[in-house]
Amino acid sequence: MNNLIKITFPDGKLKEYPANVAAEDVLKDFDKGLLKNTVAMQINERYVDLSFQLNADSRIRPIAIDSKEGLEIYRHSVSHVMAQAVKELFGSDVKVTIGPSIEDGFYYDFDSPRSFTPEDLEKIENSMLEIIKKNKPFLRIEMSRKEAMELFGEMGETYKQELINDIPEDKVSVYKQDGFVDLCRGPHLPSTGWIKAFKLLSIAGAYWRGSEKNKMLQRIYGAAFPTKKELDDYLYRIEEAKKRDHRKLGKELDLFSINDDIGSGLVCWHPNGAVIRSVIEDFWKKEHYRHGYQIIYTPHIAKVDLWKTSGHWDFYRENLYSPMDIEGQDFIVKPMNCPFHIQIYKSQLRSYRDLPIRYAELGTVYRFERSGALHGLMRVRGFTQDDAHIFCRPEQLEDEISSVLNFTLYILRSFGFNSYDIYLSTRPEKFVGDLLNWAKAEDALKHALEKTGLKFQIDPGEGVFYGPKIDIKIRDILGRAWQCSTIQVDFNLPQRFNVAYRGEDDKDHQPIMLHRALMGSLERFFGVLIEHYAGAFPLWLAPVQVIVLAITDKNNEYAKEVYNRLREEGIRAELDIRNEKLGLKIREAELKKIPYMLVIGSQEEEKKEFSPRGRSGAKPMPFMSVENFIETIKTNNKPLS
RNA sequence: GCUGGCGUAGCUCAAUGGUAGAGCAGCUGAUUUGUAAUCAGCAGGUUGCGGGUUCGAAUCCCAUCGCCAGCUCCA
Repeated sequence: MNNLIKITFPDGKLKEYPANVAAEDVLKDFDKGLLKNTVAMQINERYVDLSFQLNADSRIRPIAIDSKEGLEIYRHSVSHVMAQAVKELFGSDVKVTIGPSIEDGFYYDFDSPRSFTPEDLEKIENSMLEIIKKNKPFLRIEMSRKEAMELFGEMGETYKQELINDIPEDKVSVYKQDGFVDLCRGPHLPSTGWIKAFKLLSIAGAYWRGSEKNKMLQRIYGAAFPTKKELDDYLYRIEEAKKRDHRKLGKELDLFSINDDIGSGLVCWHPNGAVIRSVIEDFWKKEHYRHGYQIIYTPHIAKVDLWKTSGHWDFYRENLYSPMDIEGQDFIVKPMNCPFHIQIYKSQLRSYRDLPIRYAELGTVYRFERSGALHGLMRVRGFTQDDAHIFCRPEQLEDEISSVLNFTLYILRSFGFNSYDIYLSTRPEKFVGDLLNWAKAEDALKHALEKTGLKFQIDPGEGVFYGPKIDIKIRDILGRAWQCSTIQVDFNLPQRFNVAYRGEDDKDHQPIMLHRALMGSLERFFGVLIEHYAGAFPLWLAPVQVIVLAITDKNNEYAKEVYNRLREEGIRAELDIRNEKLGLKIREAELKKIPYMLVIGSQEEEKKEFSPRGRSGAKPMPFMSVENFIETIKTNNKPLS
């Protein structure tokens, strides 16, 4: 290490210190007033990093602690403090690896012979609080790779040595606080005292460098915010979010189940869930006919050879269920619908005049997912895709993509989804098809996205080997993003199945094929819907739309009359004439999240009018007749866009 | 699949080596009720499944299945 280090202060003053300077000595020369609400920025020279670090032109750029950049620095600094606490508590046989900031917090991965326990988290937290109390500065020290190698070698930090190996520059930076040294690019907070609110949340396994071929490390997750209030708000949000978990609500509202005796990842839709599904399917069918699709049905199993032709047998064998022998021939349950749609296309000679051809199917597919990947309705082994394949001529591609995209957004909005993450994935390293077509297809996808005016990200190289795609992800209540809609261009299958159309020139040409799913899988979409509405579905989706509650059995007859009238009009009504108190009936209807309750007592029976009670939170409605109420329901009983 | 945690009545949860218990739901009866829980009684369990240790196991150990969190994967 060098003998002298330079520290630059926010006001531009530069001061030299011995390399082993005590933190307190630096702090004495340091005007804290200047640092209020600001944190450090990247440095590229040999300076110790306090609150500010210099950029190339040696000018200071203040960053607010609550900005995105500031929060990253803040959370990353908390992770260093945690690493220090863990090293101090659990000794030198714990090796540190990496500890980045993440949304709402941070994590740090350790290689430790002993498994951390929830009790350890408490100990670590307490230890961190002490480090924070000491308010030690984070010091940036730059050194050569060789020096760093030696330094971390002495400490036995082999993972850090591995990281240093991968750094191309000659110089590396390390950060030091309170005797704890870590290889780090920075930047960091001025000192540990800046940390005001954090909480360690959980311990989980994570592979070194994200590869399952590597050793599994122990990851500690934590949340960190600049103020205690923000942290408390966050923890409260998490608790509230858990209440709308679709697995919990699915049981409470009797929507679906996944049963051990049937098998993991296989969903049974109970009557309440099935109502919602059938409303969705009816809507889906109607809209597809309206948008120029033809609806088809295809089998659930097919000969293995079909999947050999399609390439799935070779590429995705691990995700396919084992073949079954039928009269000496191997069949498998279908993982996709595409080959069937292609066979229907190929059942006739197609003219360029026939294109585009759009086949849609609610196709149930089965894919083997590793047990650890399963998650309620979000990740299952058997699911129904709202699938469609569009065969078109190259010059039709852009229009088709554009209309599919608009169709997708229309459908999502109908269900009340107005914010999602959109990705455009482009050509990967390994691909089929020619470069020109890829470029055209990528452009077509991009233009379609630009026309919508929505924000999207480009994921370079993340396309599938057979073509570029647009993915739309919806976030669940705990912030996990789930891919629902997808629009994919496919250059592979038309070639493998020798799909063609007869052109104007009387020669065969290969059509471009588009795969698309608007909701993705009905199961996943349902899961996201449950969480989105916390089980309080909009009227058009609610399993039970109206419940008629009789106050005493004197009112039963009239209540039945009202109920029958509603059923006649196709309204999903229920009747509660149990010998129970009104309060109980209302409570139970509320728990079932039924949109409307009609309380029928002598008063209502006499006037033939009632005041419908909405779900909690809804404003009370004026007195009205049955016919007026039916009218109101019918007006509101429709998709949201 | 991997790391860790968990598995007790239909549901939510008690019981930490010494006779498995509560609330809700269910059933029976009483109650005729006005906007989020009427009262009483009854019934409900080879403690996920299989081994082992022990005089004795829900509890400790092994194996297995499942669930949860994260990682990996997700055409």
